Amino acid sequence: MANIRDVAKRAGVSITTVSRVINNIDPVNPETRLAVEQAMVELEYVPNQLARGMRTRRTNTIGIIIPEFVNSFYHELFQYIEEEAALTGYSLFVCSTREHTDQGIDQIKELISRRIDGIVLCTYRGDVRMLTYLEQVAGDIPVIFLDNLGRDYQVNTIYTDGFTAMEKMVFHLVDLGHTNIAFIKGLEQYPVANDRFAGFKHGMEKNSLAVDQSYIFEGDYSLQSGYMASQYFFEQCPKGPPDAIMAASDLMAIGAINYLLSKGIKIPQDVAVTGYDDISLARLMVPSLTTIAQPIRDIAKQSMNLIINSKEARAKERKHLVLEGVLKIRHSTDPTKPKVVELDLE
Amino acid sequence: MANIRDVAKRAGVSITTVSRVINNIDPVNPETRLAVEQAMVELEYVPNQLARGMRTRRTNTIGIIIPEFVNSFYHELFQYIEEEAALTGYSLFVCSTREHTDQGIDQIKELISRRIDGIVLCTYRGDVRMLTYLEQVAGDIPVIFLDNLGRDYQVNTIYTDGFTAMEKMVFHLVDLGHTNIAFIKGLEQYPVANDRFAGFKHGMEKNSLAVDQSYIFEGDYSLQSGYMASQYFFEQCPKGPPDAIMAASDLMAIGAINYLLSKGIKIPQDVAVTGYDDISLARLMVPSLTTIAQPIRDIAKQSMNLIINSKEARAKERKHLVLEGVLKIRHSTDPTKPKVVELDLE
DNA sequence: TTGTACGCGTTATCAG
DNA sequence: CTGATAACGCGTACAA
Repeated sequence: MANIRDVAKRAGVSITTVSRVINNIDPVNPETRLAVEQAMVELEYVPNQLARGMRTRRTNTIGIIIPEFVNSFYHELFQYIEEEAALTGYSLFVCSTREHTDQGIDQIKELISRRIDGIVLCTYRGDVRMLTYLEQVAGDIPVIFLDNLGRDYQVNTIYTDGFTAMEKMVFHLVDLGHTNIAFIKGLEQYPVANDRFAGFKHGMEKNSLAVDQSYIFEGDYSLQSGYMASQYFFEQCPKGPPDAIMAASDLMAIGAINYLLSKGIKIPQDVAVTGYDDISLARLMVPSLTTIAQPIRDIAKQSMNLIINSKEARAKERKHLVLEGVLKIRHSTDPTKPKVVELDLE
Repeated sequence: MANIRDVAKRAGVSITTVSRVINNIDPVNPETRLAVEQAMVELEYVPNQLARGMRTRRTNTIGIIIPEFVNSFYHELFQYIEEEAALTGYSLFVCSTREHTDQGIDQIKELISRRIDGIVLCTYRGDVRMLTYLEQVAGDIPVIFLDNLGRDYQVNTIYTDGFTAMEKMVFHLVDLGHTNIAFIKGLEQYPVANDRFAGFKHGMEKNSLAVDQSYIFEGDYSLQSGYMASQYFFEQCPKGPPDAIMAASDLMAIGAINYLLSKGIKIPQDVAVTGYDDISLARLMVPSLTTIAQPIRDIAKQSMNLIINSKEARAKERKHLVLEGVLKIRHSTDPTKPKVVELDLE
């Protein structure tokens, strides 16, 4: 594979000149430039980013840590980040998080060893040791958490305000006349789950509605747990079936809907169902799912901004961005909305 | 950030010794080793992979090109590859494919500039210019296509035999007594789509069943097109409704099911439905979906093998692996199977 | 068992 | 406008 020296030789110039052409930073004689460019084409020259990274201490690479979840929200988030990164000239280096906590730390070391320019953590399931390690790393490299992970880590954070969003959702359901609202929450150990649950409770209070324990089901963000939740609500719940079910994630809402459809229970006539995340399936399924859209485009954009700025401004202070979720009203709560969302809609 | 020299100084040895400890290649005095290791911990030393890659011409990195599809099959494939790569000490460098064909080529150049050790292309939608470029690149770096992309490119290929799988599926349906079998195929421009369709036709022939044009619908692998297909079969098809629908992808099958459920049509009593891919949703939805499982674990494993072997053996010959799909019989064709697949099943 | 010295491919600095 | 040269951090002959 040709290197800069080969190009220089072929173009009859010094490597410095070639470098200048590549980075077009200093003025170069047009003719010289042309000769260099031609040489590069002829030799199929591709600059070596390793060498470049050594010199410049920048690799134009973001390390991203994603969970191996079935929940496609994380895949979609990942895609947006990749896209946004590409727009600003960055590429992604990926680590999936694995079972063992030691591995989490190894993953981060792996990223550091590649001298990535920033780390983005996409998960609500942070192991404390790993998070603490990331906090320490944040002294050298910009680190961003894309979820509420509990206590105030000294890193940048960006996430959607689940509390307010869920409150909004309660109001939406109450507007439609629902009063017996059940909630499928996530595991209590996860702050994101609690935010959403707290928002639900607060929304209920504001509407003078009681929160009945028998209308609360703890799921684990999986489709199955959503199924089991609505099965519980409809078959075992002492209060009898609710007239609306709010789930803390789309996946659980879809699981709940699967149960309802299998029993011939009508949505939203018999029971309204809502989700959270607005994964693409929410828009594509039948009935279309009312949910809270996380502003993933924004999350992705702001992540990149944060990384670029922390690099350039050497800004030591951490930013904490809380973005607003958007209520998407669809057929699963509002029968006047199309049962199937059209292709080019939105 | 500490470098190898700092570690050497602190441990009172030469950098060579430190290097030896890191790579534990040559014998090192146990005491010396201990001192070095301690120094590494104290300085929080993390080896610089850029420098290492320059010297060794290996980066332990695989470049992966994935499409920005909604189809979660590709996400799952991606996860398995990541996992398999991690097991063999590799990490993933990601590029999403974008609209413009020039960008496809730029993506590959980007990967080359990072001096990745291999390229894995995960898409059925290869633009010819990009594929041709990859073919050329394959002279220097192992390249693997994970789909049937048409003509015989001089690269490694691994994919599932859609022809035989679909044939198998026809036999399964015929065994259950179905004779009016409709097929939702993919766009004709894609070889993968044609393999599956051809397998369907061949299976029908073998069973002396006519392939009626009005029972063929061309979709685009999207959920929506599956929905439209079954709508067509049940509302407009001149032959009247089929008693089984085979889709060339799970996503289309799920779309078809969405329509059927919304109309109260019973699956599989009124109509059986089958998919292809075995995305996780196929197992999690209600009714559970009969489908062809692509052996993604194998695909991922073999991909890594191929890359490692081409590297080491300098093997110039290309391998073409065709793996077998596995028929997963579930409730959408066989009512004796559980409607909901249990958590720990499989 | 350990150390010295060179080179991997690039950019930054300085001198022309 | 151009060129020579010193880093960047590491691995590895070769020498000791």
